Amino acid sequence: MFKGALPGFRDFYPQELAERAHIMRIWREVARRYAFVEYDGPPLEPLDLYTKKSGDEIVGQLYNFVDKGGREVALRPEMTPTVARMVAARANALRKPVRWFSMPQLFRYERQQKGRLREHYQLNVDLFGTSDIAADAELVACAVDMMRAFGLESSDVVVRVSDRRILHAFLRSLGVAEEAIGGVYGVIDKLERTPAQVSGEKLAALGVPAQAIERIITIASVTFDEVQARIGASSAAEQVEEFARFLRYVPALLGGDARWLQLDLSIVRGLAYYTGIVFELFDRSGEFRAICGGGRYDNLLKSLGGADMPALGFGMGDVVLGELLRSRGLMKPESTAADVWLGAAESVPLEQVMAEAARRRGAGESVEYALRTQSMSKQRKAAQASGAREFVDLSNDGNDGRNG
RNA sequence: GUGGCUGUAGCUCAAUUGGUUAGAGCACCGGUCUGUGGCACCGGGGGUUGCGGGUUCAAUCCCCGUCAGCCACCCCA
Repeated sequence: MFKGALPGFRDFYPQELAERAHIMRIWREVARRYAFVEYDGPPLEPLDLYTKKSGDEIVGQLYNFVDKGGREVALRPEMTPTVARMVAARANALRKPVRWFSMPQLFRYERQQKGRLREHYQLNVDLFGTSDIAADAELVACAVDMMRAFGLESSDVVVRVSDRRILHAFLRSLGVAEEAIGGVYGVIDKLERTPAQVSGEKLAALGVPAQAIERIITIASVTFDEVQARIGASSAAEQVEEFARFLRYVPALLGGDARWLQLDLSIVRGLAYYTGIVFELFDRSGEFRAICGGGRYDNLLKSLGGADMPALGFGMGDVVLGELLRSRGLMKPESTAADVWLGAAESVPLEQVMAEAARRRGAGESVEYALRTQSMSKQRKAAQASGAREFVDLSNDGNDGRNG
């Protein structure tokens, strides 16, 4: 017996491919509703496209090698550098805002576990060239609408949203020193997975005032009212007002449904390049990893050496989403069965069956038949097992019928 | 990369303290049933028990290594 797929890679048998196709069909359908247009880039990129953004450490998580032309290359682990390059190359020619989406297969060399493989398909939806908070709302609403299109409801999924600038101002107001902000982000990012006492000790080590430590440990429960009270009149007043609009815009885009959003300042999303709104979608049961994550990254294009253009986007992978849909009985792949199964008595020449198959196939029908003469009961059984919608008996005309 | 748990047919599982030729259901293939049966019955293919060593008269079972899966770290672009 030969071995299976490489660790972290998947064989897509027809059943699995139908499920993947279902996910991608919904992604594409909803993205188009929001007037995003599809693009793609190469799966293989120059290695330095990624090291430039993330440093050399990222090489440990890449599938990289030297190609036969001596180039350092890597399978793409993410789409952002590629799309940043593509947008930058035509920055002046593209109509703004640029609304693009893609569904690339991405690769990362990591130890696999549930919800994390070494390859996956990830929807990327991005907006370039607009600073307005309405764009942020549009993006979040699009992600939520995808959940709805899959049959998920606000009782299943929640959007936990934060804002880098508000979190920064909030922490400063608590007396956190500017130099300690980065370290505090790191602690907040791990709050859910760390005992409170350990987090407290780490914060103390960063020089965070004692009375601020408790508030930071429970920062996930901070309400917007509290944010307004604490920093609404500070230098961050403008950001707070902007966030208030965001909190109105998203429900407006969802037809008045305000149940999806939840302010959660503990959402940090790594320590990466986000500059404003950051958000993640979770199943409310807490059973799975984040379904989707994204935010605003206004400085990234410039830092990659491209155009200086505000940008925001999110990514949604097929693995966690698929696990969630299956667990909720919402994975409804399209049928792979044929439209028609042609049967005929053993006295009927195969050519006659083939001629009918040709006629129907020419008309766009999906047609299967026995590929040899066979007893009628055998053919009926095969037709039934195939799931074909209709069984047509060519032995005597007028004997067509539903299959099964 | 680190640690823990687990590996028997395509799937779900058996196999006496270590003891004949490793079994069953489902699935698959062939056949019977000429009547609408996702029936029934008969038959068949499919396993180096993940792989490699070791202990033993004898290993699916015990020990070591390795690979793979799951989980927790790391990381999450």
